[in-house]
Amino acid sequence: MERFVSNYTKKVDGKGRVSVPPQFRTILQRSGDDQIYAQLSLETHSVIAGGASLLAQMEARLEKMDPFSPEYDDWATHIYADNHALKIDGDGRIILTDAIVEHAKIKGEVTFAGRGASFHLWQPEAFEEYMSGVRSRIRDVRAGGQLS
Amino acid sequence: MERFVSNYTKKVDGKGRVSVPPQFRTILQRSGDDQIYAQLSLETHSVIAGGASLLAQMEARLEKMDPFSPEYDDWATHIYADNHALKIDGDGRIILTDAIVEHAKIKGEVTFAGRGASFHLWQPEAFEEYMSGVRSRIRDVRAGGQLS
DNA sequence: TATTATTCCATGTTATTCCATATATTCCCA
DNA sequence: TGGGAATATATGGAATAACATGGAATAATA
Repeated sequence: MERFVSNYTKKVDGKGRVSVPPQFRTILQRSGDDQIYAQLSLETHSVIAGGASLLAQMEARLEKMDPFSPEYDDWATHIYADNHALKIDGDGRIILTDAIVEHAKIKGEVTFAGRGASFHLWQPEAFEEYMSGVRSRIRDVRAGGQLS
Repeated sequence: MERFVSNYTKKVDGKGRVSVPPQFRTILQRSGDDQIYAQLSLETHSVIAGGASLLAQMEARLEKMDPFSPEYDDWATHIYADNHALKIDGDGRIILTDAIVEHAKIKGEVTFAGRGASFHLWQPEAFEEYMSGVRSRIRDVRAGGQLS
């Protein structure tokens, strides 16, 4: 399975349109996706996005829960109601919904950040801040060790 | 498995193009790689590079972690978002991304340094400095011992 | 019919591929 | 073992293709 790698920053026009990085677009096309499922993150001001397989993955998690528990209800609601399906148009663009723009505080530019089976959408500066946090936390844990 | 050995310094042209040392290119070709995965190092101003097996190796490490832990999130983010896939063109060249050039402070030349299953990219002088540090640290530890 | 959304198109820009030449390396044979 | 030819590599530039981006036209909706 192809993975979403690297990060790309794109402009958002007045209508909320953004062109999906061609590297990501190609992966989506090859897996037969003509739309992106975008879910508001509960941890950060970012959006978790991917093709149909991402939604399937979240549904698989739902399956493991007791369908009569309140946790199931919450999770199911979050999975579906906090999820925005963004159609990829003929020019390879998507239109960000108001909910996404607000949640991620997007204004003029968005960063698409690879995350393997999915990718995340960030306001560029927020992404940079998040990345420096990630990097320093990893450095702290592996103090001294070399990666390869 | 073939290993990346020795170090080679190559010119970077105005478009950020560098030709991959043929010794390394051959190894990549033989393992079926038509692109290089290049990850920003957290320890130094260098870039860790290799073929698909390098990424697989990092993913294997990810697999062993608890997928719902914050450590997993950090590691996965670093592995994928800090990773740049560089396609090898018909002339055996790659194009360095801005992120790589900035991180490694590359300017006109890059050094490809073998590291066994992977290789590292350095700004030539930074590589030399790093190497003398490496050599003297080893000398200090093994004071007196001969290599072979 | 007014408003909003979607599709279509035009164009400048960027990226990629292709090509040409100079240089280096290898191989072969005298 | 020393040419010398054939092959491979490095490197810059040109040609081509892909992409980004804004706006207009069309369709859908209220």
